[in-house]
Amino acid sequence: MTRTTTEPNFFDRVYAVVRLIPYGKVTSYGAIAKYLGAAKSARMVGWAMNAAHGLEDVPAHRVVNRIGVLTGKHHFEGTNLMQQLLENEGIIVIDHQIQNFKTVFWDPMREL
DNA sequence: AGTGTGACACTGG
DNA sequence: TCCAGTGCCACAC
Repeated sequence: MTRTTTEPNFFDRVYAVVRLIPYGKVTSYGAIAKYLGAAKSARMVGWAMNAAHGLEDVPAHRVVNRIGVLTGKHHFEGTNLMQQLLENEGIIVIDHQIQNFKTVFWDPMREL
């Protein structure tokens, strides 16, 4: 890997993990960041999602913060689009807050 | 080359 | 227990 400066290796890793999120499950930015070895860069994961926002293979709606709040829903097209997608997968979301978050939480570190 | 920013996470009061 | 402030790394300008 020549690791060219214009090659978002880190972002690509994020997309890979998000893409692995099973149906009806969600994860947190910190979990992904930690899995990538940069737990302190959880914010960077969010930024990566910002770029992934235009990619269909990256279900960003399955990624929320550690408390299970759809913080990034504001970045989606609609206002309740993210919530609709999650509810469509069987995840209950009330007021941007995922119910039974721990139940639907998918830890890449544990699963992978 | 340096500065600013960001969809978070953690600690302290 | 809850609220607020700080730290952090990587990308974009």
